[in-house]
Amino acid sequence: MSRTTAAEPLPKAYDPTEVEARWYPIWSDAGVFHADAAETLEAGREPYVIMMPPPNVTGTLHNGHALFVTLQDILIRYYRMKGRNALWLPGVDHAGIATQAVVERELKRHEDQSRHDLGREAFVERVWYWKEKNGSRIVEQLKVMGAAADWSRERFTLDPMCSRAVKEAFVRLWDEGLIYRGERLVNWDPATRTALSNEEVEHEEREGELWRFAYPLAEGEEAGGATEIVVATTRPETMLGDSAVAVHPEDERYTALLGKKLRHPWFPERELRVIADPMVDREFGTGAVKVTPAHDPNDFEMGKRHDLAFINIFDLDARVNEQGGPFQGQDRYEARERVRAGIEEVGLARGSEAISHAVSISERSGDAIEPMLSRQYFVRAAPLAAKACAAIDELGQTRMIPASWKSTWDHFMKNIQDWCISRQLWWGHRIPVFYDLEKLADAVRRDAERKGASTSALQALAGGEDLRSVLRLALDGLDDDLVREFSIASREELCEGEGGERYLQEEDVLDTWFSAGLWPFSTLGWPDETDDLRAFYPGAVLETGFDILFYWVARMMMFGCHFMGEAPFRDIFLHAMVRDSHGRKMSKSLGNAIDPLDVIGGISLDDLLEKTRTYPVPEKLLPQVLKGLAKEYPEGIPASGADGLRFSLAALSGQGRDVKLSIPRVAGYRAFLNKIWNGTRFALMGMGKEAPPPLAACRDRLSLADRWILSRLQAASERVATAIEAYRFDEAANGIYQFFWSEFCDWYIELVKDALSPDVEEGVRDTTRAVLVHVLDTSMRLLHPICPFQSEEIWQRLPGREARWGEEVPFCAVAPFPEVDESLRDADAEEQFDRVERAVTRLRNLRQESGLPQRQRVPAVLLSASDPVRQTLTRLGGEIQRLAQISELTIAEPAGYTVPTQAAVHDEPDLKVVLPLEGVIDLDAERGRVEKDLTKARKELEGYERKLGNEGYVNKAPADVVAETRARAARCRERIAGLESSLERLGAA
RNA sequence: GGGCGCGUAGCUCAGUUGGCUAGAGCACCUGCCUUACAAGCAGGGGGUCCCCCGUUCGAGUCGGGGCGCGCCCA
Repeated sequence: MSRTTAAEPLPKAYDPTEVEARWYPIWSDAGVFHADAAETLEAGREPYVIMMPPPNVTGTLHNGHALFVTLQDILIRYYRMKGRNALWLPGVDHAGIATQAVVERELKRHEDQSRHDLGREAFVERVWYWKEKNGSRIVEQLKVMGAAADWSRERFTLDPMCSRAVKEAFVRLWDEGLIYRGERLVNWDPATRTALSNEEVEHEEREGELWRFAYPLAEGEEAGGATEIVVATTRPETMLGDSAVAVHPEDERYTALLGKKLRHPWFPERELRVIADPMVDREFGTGAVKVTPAHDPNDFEMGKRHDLAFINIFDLDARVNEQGGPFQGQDRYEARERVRAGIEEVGLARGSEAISHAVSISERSGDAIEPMLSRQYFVRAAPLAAKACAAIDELGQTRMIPASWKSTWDHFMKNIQDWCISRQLWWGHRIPVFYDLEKLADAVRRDAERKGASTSALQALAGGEDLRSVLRLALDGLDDDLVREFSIASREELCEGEGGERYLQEEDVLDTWFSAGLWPFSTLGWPDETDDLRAFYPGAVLETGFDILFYWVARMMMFGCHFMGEAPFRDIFLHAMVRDSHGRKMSKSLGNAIDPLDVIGGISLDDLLEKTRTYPVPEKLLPQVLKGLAKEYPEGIPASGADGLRFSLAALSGQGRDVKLSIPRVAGYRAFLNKIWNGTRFALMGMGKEAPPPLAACRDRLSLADRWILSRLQAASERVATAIEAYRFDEAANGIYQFFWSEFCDWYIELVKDALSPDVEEGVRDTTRAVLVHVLDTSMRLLHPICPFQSEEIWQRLPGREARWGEEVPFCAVAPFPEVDESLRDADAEEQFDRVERAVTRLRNLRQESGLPQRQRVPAVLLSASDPVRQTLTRLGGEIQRLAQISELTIAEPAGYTVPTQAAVHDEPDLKVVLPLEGVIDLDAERGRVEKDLTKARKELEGYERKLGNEGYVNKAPADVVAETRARAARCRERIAGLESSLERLGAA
């Protein structure tokens, strides 16, 4: 049996490795993570559902995953303990471009083949094979983190269940006219040869050159002496596709040139005009801008406004095509240099300057995006976005946390552009549009008629070419409405079976985020009305990083509202980004990416350096990066265990900020877990193996310390629960930290050391044991959502577990989360205990300030005019003596006691702490100490008196605030009087 | 250019609707191997709450301006 029992003694130091490996399979086999729809549908248990953001199938665990796993697991475990029917549905995303790129790279490296060499079918098979082989790695890693997910429901965005939902959604949107095919300027990634959505494009500030050249006026044109117009550009090669030069309509410098024709140095036959457009920035460059409608989003708009020619000058690899005349075949960077040289040769160059400008970069390949005219499938996003916004603003179905993201969200959603969903890839959901070859010819003919000219498609048709070739030409050239006439969106595979000859399916696949957008319900069986769907939609919270707010969250909101008629989750909780200890984004190419598994298991410096060498760090930076690592982690990284990493991430996850993962801090939290272990160890050693009586049986014999710690425990329980429900994970972690370490270990355990000894009266011993076990049992349940492994391990070892919980509660993981027991709150005990704590702390303070050796026991006197205070101090006199190393403790009224000259004294309201130090005390030092205190106290009093002397304050501030200040001032005066009498006693220096 | 956010101890950050002498962890200094824990215990020092102006009896907190930094969008 690998289950632990109370009978085994605890090892001296906590070893997470063994414990963490042991519990996961036990929970999993016992079905702890499994959610049953019937529990909700039949037994009425309220569900609590989180859809796990599916990690990329290509991915390995990184710190972003570590954070989301931690936070979501905390929520799931917490609400499960709270009695909710908790479902955490895990899954993996097929990640179109990323996965295809990985497999293509491997293919190239190992077999020197491209995907085209293999062909579509064989290639896709390869990717599936790769997925089966590597895809489960991240799942294993999530389990190492402790993720309490329902693996029986694990989904993959390409599995049949999700595919079915994708087809259904596509066909519905198509029928509703919300999906269309059209020619637009798209973000073309030449490296991966596919279109990208706006969200997949990053902007990067780069140093570049703003280069000027002139377009001469065409022959016969004249404009008040001007013979040319000078434009400025960072991309000279695009001049091959220029069809105008634009100036601001009110720019007087160019008024004379408006409407004039210009001469293109290589294409004199093209008509190039000077146009006026208010979009032109007069301050930028020369104030005149070249217009390339087919290769720039702004120019595209201008082209439409002014009816300019759209001249596409690139092929799909971003090489200059036949429109580029003499530059045909050159890639864009080569063309840039050649065009520049050419312009210089013909004497049109007009100088240049350095400039910093934004370059659009493909997030997928890192290559510069080329805006290109192309025919793609789009989703009309505006109507969907309106529904998503209404769900938040009008229906209140969903709220956003932190709320500050709402304004960013609104801005995005109100300005949303149509969403390009087709990708020129093979790995993904193939677009379920089928082209009907029987209807093709008719459309081709009507298109030619409409255009009043022969078209290439028509010629191919007339020439008797294969219909498939005609289709290709038709898709490229026909008006969109005519293409739609022979397009069918279908849930069925029309190409299979009888229709095989008649239909051809669209080649492109869908954007990965299309299927991801359906995730909250495609995973539950939609479009069928399954039990799962009825029980588990909508979810409780979508927890993810703000970096995919628009990629993913927005899409789920749009699709959820549209297809399900209800937003897919009640809360959107956006966590911070994990960064390194310096606040830099963790990235392999920066060499600062720390693998969470190396934090959990630890890693030596050598291994860490070795691993970093395999990262794509630029050659030049590598030595510096390695040196930095050696400096930051001279001893490598100590093993934190999954619990240690989880606790750290929770504690560091303040809202709306970066999570700076600093290894020394992780070590600090790891120390806390060791503290928990040792606190428990002490308690278990002291109490024996027998089950203590239940707390309820000891209620009338609780000591002050017992009452105090039980009261504090209620405060901690409330604090932790409130924090988790408000997504304040840092607050939850701190709540436990403070309670267990500063209250339970530092005070309670120290106080009860005597009460556990065998010679103590049995009733007292039993009561103490009952309280200890109750506190440990409760704190482990408080800790469980954050540190599931260690809490389970300790909880299982507590004596009397079966008697307390019975067989229905075999795990801490399914035990109820602690509810606050109001009857255990005890303000009186807290107040009394506060005095004891103060007395001990003051005594210790006086001892050390007076230079007494740590272990030397000395007599002490505690004076108070208050009867209850003296009673409390007397009751705990033995404990005070032990904690403050006092040989003989006298508790008396101040009136009857004369403080000896040679004594250290501390004064505070209703407590005077006296340490007689004849022969030991350094009178000068003591005087110095008292004087320092006196100065401080006088300054404080001054503050109060200034306030109270202010009429406005006394009249306008709330009465209780004023009264409080008066009381403080009075106490302060008392203290000053005490200090002054001390000084007097010690004699002037 | 537009938007959002941040600036509190050496470091990382808490700080509710304005109202205890502004807190915590780490780091630092001093003393302790006190029988659970040296991954520990006890004690201590450390702040112009970025700057200026305003509102208020009262501002770390609210408003305006400035400086510095970060992110998103164009």
